[in-house]
Amino acid sequence: MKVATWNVNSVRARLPRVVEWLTKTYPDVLCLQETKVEDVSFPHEEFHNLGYQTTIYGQRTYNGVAIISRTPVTDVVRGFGDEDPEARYIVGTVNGIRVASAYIPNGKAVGTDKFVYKLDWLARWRRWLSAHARADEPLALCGDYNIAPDDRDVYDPEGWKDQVLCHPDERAALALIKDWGVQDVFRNHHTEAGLYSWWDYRQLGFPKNRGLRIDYLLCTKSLSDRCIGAHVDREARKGKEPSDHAPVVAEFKD
DNA sequence: ATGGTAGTTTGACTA
Repeated sequence: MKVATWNVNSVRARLPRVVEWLTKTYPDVLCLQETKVEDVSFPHEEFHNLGYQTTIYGQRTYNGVAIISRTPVTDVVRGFGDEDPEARYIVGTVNGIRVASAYIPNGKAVGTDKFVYKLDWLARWRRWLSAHARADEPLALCGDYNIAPDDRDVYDPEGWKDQVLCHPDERAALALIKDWGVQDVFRNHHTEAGLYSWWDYRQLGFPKNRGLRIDYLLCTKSLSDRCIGAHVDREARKGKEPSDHAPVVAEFKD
């Protein structure tokens, strides 16, 4: 079973590239972030034509998440059941695995209200996991975390030190999520520095490989033990009109 | 020094 996560930065703007990538890669599940479209305008048909089902939680202009899957998704939950209006979290069961597509807030800059919202969002997620998920079942938390877990995941650790995406408070909040019972399956297969999933559009970020690894899959032990490989598909970041993120793919034994 | 590129939307905000 192949599970992928990709922040596409608008599913409508990226549709030709997403269709091409699905045709080439043929994952069982693709979690999308930043779809940036209301549910009534989601391009369902283009996915259905490829044999995929669409399970979505969208909003206009900002945010929006989706689970694209070859088989039906059941027991779908959208958001944390609180008053937060931002569409950043959807979870459902696919092929016996609980799969979440999460778009963690960016946080803008340390010390801003958006950074406070980011830390609060992570705390609410941690509480949601305690109340509504089980660490002893197969679960994959897929998404754009907007957190580089450690300095191996950063092209210029000194320059990024204590900045948003790398701040110790964010990394501590991520560690609390992991402590609940999930692990970064990419790191189980690759320990070296310099492997990134996002590159800024500006100032030749991708050609210069000035990137961060902020997209990943955190999996419970029973699922991590089935993971036989994980990689970032850098090819999908190349060429004309790419997303600023590359897809991350993990493969699991049945 | 708060730049730069992209998407949505058509001015300003988010990333």
